[in-house]
Amino acid sequence: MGNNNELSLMDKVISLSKQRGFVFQSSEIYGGLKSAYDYGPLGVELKRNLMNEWWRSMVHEREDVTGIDASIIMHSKVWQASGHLAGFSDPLVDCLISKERFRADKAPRPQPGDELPITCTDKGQAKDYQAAILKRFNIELRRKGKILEGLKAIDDNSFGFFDKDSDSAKETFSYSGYVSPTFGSPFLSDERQFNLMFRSQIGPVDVLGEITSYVEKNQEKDGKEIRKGIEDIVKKSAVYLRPETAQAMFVQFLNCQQSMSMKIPFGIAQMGKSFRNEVTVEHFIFRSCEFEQMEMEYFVEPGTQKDWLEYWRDKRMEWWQSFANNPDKFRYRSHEKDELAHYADACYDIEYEYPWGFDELEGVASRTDYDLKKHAEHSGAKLSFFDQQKQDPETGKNGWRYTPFVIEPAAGATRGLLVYLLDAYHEETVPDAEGNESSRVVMKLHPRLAPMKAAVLPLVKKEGLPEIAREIVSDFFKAGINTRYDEQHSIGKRYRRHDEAGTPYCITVDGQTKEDGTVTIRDRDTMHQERISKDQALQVVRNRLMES
RNA sequence: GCGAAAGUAGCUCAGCUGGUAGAGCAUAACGUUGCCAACGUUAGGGUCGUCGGUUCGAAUCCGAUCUUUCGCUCCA
Repeated sequence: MGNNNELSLMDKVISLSKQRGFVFQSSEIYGGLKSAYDYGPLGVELKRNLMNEWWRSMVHEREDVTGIDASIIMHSKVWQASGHLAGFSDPLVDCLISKERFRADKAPRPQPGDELPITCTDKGQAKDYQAAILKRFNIELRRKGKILEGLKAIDDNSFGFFDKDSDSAKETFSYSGYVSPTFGSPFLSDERQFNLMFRSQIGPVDVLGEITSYVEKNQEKDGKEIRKGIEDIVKKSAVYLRPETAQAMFVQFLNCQQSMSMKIPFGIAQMGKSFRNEVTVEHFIFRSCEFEQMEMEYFVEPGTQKDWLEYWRDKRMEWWQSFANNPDKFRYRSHEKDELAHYADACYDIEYEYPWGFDELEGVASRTDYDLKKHAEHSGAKLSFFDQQKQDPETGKNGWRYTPFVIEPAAGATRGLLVYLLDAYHEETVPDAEGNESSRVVMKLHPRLAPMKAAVLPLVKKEGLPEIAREIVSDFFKAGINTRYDEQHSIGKRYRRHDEAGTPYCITVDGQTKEDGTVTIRDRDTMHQERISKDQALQVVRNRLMES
């Protein structure tokens, strides 16, 4: 049962994470907090190294990408424009076919006997929806241009699928008496109160006081009215923690573009925490309410988005694989038409084969011009780009003003950390002091990701060896290389401990060091030792880190 | 959100049908050894997830609650 082994890999990684100090549960001494994790002494280093590598490859090594670090709390209008904040008191409904989300109380209500045509934006979309409905509900609607026909409302609670000119329904479905406003689709999810974002309040005034006096004064009103009144009070000071880092790049599009004189195509990158009240949290740090993202919005000329999507998909895939022991465990998967978000025209997920199967690690989405247009509309700002070199395709005149399309590689930093912990975990059989078989656990983290780059170990803690070792450590400290001095326990034990921590190089000071100034450097993965001059130790480690 | 299982030392776990907790590893000190999980001696560490109930007496039985894992559901 491969599955059993896979599950225990997860257990082993979780256990090692705690024992060695990669990941702890949040607030553990108080019983733990649901889905919140703390990154321990090694975890914080690993996470930072991973994120710094991302930043290096996305921002520092590119002329066409610039970075920002926006505040986690943003104006609530940002979330209105983006569609995240559709209204936290209004029941929302999703169209199962078009993914459109709307307010149930604003939806059109057909009369019994009315035809229920599904009106698409074009013929291609009609074909896609026709196929999606067939797949999901097993009925084939008749397509007439961009309209899908065959559905009729029976009463307020049900509708049916009718053959042409037939009065008896072939299939009946229950529904809530309304259809989606844009497409007219009756295939809808249940009504839900949506509050995926973490709401908080800005300003020191206690809103509860205002609410209390409002309720006292309005006791005769019914529940719905009171809720509305409370909402109005809350809304005045409500702010939301960002559910994704992306929106800041759209909101600061102009500032970034102008201050850095960026020309299309260019990107804005950001790393940081995001917060979502997830319905389900699962798989250790894979899905949690507080998580860390590494996102970049790459703005391109309309029409070129497909090429750029593929470019970034490949670029990002290459990056993930470059740090992995098992590059084969990564793959990408194109989103089906019916799983695309409403704003996207294409999307690839970069997936990793976790112990529970392939699952998302990064999404590379073609977000069209949806976000910039929405923010332009809501804010009144002119979120467009003027290219003097290009001709306007409509007028043929020189100079073209357009709203850029966006390609978004959005990676989960905390997911990446999990991926590399899983990828690094190895159990090996190696000979012990007597030449017998013994096992070792080694975290084969990429040297540039490893929390500690080197450990300096005196063979014994006397005869002047600790002093020499400490001199070497201090050279490493000055060079900014995270290094640890370690004299506890036998040398073999120290090697094994650093294997588990993923430290790539162990430098050992022994008796010979005093005679000829040489030390040994041990490679974590091969366990091979080489004798080098102690004065060169720093340079050797540096070179190996650069080459890795 | 629903269903199932679990929670005992830092970790992995034992503790049968109720009689106030143990092992291995880990940690600390000393001695000996000195290149791949050494040995000896000693020490520290647990109000058995939390709260409540039954009982002379609860890790053990009952209830609630929190957390974790798995499966379904959900996931802009």
